[in-house]
Amino acid sequence: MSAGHEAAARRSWEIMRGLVLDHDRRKDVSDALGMSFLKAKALRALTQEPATLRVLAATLAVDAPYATIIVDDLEGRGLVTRTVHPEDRRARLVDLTPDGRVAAATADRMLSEPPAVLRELDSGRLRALEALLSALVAD
Amino acid sequence: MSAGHEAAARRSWEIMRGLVLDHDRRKDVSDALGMSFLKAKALRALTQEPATLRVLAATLAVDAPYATIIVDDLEGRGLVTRTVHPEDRRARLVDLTPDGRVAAATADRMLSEPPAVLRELDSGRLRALEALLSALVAD
DNA sequence: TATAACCATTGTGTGGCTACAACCATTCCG
DNA sequence: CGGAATGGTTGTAGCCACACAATGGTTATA
Repeated sequence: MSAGHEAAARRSWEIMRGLVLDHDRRKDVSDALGMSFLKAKALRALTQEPATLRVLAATLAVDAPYATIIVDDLEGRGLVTRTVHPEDRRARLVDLTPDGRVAAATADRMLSEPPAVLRELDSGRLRALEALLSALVAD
Repeated sequence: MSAGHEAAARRSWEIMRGLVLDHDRRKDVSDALGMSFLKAKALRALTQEPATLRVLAATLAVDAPYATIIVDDLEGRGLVTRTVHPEDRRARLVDLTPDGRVAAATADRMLSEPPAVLRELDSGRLRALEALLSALVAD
């Protein structure tokens, strides 16, 4: 690997990192939903299917007590339901309420909104960029 | 702007965001330096030139009391000096010590390290990616 | 059946960060 | 010159996230 290759990788990384961190919407999501980003993340984690507290804790990379606190809060806001798991009375099943689903969608929408510079890039370049990035993560 | 264009922008953003957030070294920097990322960020902010506490607070986007706490800690670790500003006795000038400069360089090195997928991209694609990203931020 | 493991809950403690109040010394400006 | 503004410091309060301990009920297993 040549020095030029290394420099290009670093430069590319620097730009990407700068873009993403300068356009970090996590605080906006927190403000919009009125909750910590982790709680918003919990809602988003539940959009596909309900989860037990243990699974949710693992998904959020938090310990069980904290998962309980998070779900306590979300339940209190009417965004999730917490029921006894049908197959294991020790477990709880956490599922989104309709309001919770709306909140999760809001967060998703905000997080998926690309910065203007991307949207303003000309079509040829954007397509090329998308292809290169897709190849990058396909490996 | 066509639907395809919007989708390409979103997809590109999603990939970039995923890459950067999955390769987030901030915790590693904190662990390596034994301090919060904000403190490491303060050190890095001082590499170009000394700053007053007010400027440092603005750079870090924290309020004055918290900037004081940050600098207190860094000073206590021997990583910065805090002197009365030569032109305004109300102000303090915060500068890196040699140790502080080493710590800042460590953080910079860690943060600038691109992920393997970037380094492993073939030269042609990497060069193209770098050019597209550079054009993106040149606008 | 007894023991171990699992799941969730309750509780304590800590560091990081944010917001804000109050104060003192210094500088600016009318 | 006096009042206002500025820069930094000290202090309080609260939320967030993380770590860990302990508990009780349930399930699995030897």
